[in-house]
Amino acid sequence: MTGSLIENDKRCSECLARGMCMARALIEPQLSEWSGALTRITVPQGQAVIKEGAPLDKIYIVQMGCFLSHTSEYQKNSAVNIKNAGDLLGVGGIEKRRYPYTSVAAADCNVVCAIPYQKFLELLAGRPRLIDCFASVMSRELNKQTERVLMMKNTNAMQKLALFLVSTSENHTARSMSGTDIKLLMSRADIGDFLGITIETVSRVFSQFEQFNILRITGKNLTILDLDGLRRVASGTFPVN
Amino acid sequence: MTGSLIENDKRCSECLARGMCMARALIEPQLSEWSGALTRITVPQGQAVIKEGAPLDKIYIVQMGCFLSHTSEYQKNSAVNIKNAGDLLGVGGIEKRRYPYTSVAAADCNVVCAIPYQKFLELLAGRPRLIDCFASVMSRELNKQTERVLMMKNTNAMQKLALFLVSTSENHTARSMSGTDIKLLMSRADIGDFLGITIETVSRVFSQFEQFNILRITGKNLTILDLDGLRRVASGTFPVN
DNA sequence: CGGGCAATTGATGCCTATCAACGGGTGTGG
DNA sequence: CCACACCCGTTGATAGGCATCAATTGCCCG
Repeated sequence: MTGSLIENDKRCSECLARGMCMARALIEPQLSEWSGALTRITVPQGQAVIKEGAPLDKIYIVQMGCFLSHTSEYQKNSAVNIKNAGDLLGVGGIEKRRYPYTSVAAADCNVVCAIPYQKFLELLAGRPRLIDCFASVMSRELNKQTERVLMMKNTNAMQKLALFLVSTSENHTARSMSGTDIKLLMSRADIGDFLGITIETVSRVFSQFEQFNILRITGKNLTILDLDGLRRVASGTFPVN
Repeated sequence: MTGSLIENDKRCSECLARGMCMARALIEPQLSEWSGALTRITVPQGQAVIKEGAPLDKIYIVQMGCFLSHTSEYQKNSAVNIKNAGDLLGVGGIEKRRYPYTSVAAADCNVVCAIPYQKFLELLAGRPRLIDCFASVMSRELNKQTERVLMMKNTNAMQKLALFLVSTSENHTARSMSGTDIKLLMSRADIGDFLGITIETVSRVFSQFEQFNILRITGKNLTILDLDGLRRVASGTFPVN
């Protein structure tokens, strides 16, 4: 982590992401102890928090914003994940003690809580509820990836994009933002990469959504006109049923 | 877990899967304590260990054999995972306290070590090295799924099958079995399901591999004649380069 | 021996990648 | 202030890979 990142010192007890963070397991005085072990870091848009191949050093918890993970495997620059508040960054590196991908800040304002992995283990020890919460967050990550595997196998391009938009909308809603007026943080290339389709296809499907009056699009700003229709597309039951 | 499953009482200290199991972190006397908390269960081929939708009760560690996980999501019966010795079964259920998929024993002889999740947490709590190992195994699962997402996006049918066969071969080798004479535990349908292609395509590609003298196939028994060629196919550099 | 499922092989069509051209916005330099 | 370049996004034409449908063969088990 370079010096250009900005530290701040908000405490866990007043954190907006508490409900989604693994530290929700803790109450005082343990919460303060935990809070004191963290370094809160504001990451400018476009900057990497962890880098593919670097030795595992710290684990990061996303407090605010959005991070996109990429790997150089398979020759291409492949998007592997999207991380939002409460998600863990860097845990993929525990297996081989090296981060397997690069994670870059994508939103206007991005904050992570950093903790050295060794310290992390120490704090977990003796706190079964925290271990449970950690396991739960890891389980969530695992299920998220499994979900993506299933999506890749079983959906066509239109369903993929519908699923992506529904998921984005729900993410926004869960964080008290508008679920219908959305500013995309990702380029068409990022989206296509994430979903395993080309930018041309992304563009074409977006156009079709506009024709169906499901979406209104102006560059990266989009308005969902028919969330329910989008859900039907996602489930493969559009337009009938 | 039904009564038709057979229990045995081998101890961890003499387990063949030690090197791949999270309990490798432990030494005596903690190992015995851990070992005592486990129930070892022999699962007959075809029988389920965990069932989709059932409440999270126990976590299982695969000691021997092979397990295939399926989910009913996306209308189809979708293969989501293959578990071998050292892998954890049921951890996907920690997030929502319900197993998200069904895991069925696939090999001739399958053994799992069962531990109630609450007991599991208690045992972890006092042992930072065990927590580390647990995190490491979870990280491995996560990376395995991420790897699959990348594969789904970036490879064609032939590469998928080559990757599958190379991976199967390496799994066998790592467990002191022949890496070239392999008896498949999965049907063409299972394989196709796992890789996201149809059984017809699986069959066709297998035939091509035979024509290339890369494979010899007799039903579920196959012999890898050219593992290196298979690797080249997997990496997309066949036949040239 | 026959029923039924698994696997193979063939014919066809669709989805989406690929290649290509174009429009619009932004930034830079003259 | 305008011209130009460049990148991003859109739209069109084409081709190829794989799914789908269909028919046949092989195999296991009663």
